[in-house]
Amino acid sequence: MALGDAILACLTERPMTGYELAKTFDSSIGFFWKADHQQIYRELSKLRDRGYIQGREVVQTGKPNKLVYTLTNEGRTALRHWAARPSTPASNKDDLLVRFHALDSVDLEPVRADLMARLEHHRDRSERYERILKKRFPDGTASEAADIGNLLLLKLGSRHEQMVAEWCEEAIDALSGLTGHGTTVVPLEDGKREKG
Amino acid sequence: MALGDAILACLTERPMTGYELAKTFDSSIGFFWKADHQQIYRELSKLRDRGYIQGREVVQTGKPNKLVYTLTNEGRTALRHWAARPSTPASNKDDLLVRFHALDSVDLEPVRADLMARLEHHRDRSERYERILKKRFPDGTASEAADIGNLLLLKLGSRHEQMVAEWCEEAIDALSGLTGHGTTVVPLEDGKREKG
DNA sequence: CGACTTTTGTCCGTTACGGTAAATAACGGG
DNA sequence: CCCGTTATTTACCGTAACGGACAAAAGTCG
Repeated sequence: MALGDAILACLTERPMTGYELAKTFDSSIGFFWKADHQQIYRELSKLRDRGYIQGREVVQTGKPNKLVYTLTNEGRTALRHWAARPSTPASNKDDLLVRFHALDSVDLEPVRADLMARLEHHRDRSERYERILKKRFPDGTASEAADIGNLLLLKLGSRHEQMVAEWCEEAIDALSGLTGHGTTVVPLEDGKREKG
Repeated sequence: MALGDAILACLTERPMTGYELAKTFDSSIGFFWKADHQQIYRELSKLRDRGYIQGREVVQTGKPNKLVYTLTNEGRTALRHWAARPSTPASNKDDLLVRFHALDSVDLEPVRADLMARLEHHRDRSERYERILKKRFPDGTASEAADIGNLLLLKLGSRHEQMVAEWCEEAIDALSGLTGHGTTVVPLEDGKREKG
């Protein structure tokens, strides 16, 4: 259970509903952990079954009632125990990079298109990180533990995106150099026989 | 299927056995894609069933016979088709980073220990990348597609490890600043009740 | 009335991960 | 001679994760 722990970690900040968590996993913590709403609700059920979180129903008018989840002491303890175990380095697993490993066996256009999309994506993220950094830590320092954690996270994110964005530019350059001019025509010798 | 495609990508270089692939996934391509031998053998069966690869048994004396897998034309085509589809940006999913999101709710010692281990790990990798780079591309350039792909891969890997290693140092610094001196003692109020 | 949003779920199928184990056979150390 | 390691492939099993489709309930907006 790792997604579960990520959820627990989120709930240390404040009690949240599944819906809110799903939103959170789409932004802040979502920058380094993706999870859709089904996953989150499923995981919430499990966490509740284990007594790590507690749901409090909030009656709403105009909207369905919502379930605000709060960490229990057991949950806090579980999180601490989990956090005390050595972490696994986590592999990257990037489709795009696999393509580069077989660059001479794939068509270059899509790779290039992908790179352009990535470049934009990483630039975008980089800017978002920078914006948040400037807003939350104008002087680039923090003193409380929670803040320090987030500052470091933001710095890492920012640098990562920056670095990858630069790499994308370089890669695009290198690929264009491969063909000299805009469009490549890779001879599809066995392309005729299409695919079984 | 993504692991399958990673395997196909590996096999574009040369025919390999499952055992060799497992080794490969423990080094070169393994730098950005982890897979153990069970996964690989399972995936190889699937790929064979689909006709993407072809196994040739090599009788050995002294060792069990081995199955050398070769890409079929169908496999090549499948790889190319897969590579032509836009890639998914791939989320990082790092345990350690989750901890930083809840830094005030976890014990710092293990986090610090983790960081030290990571620092070593990333430095190690960084050096490995650099060594390979110097060896394979002494002048930092490449002309053939396959080489360019690997050059770019190595550059990305190297920079990534470098960057993360530096971040680890910074994080260790920041954490030590948190407590002023070597060892922190976080009061474990509910640690007594152990865990249900 | 119908479409859309908010909120909370369920069901189902696939992919992936990873531990344990086993068969087979040589080679090398104590 | 037993044991551990290397090389090689494979099976079984459980859990984690992913993600599409669907539903239900209550408001709002057009």
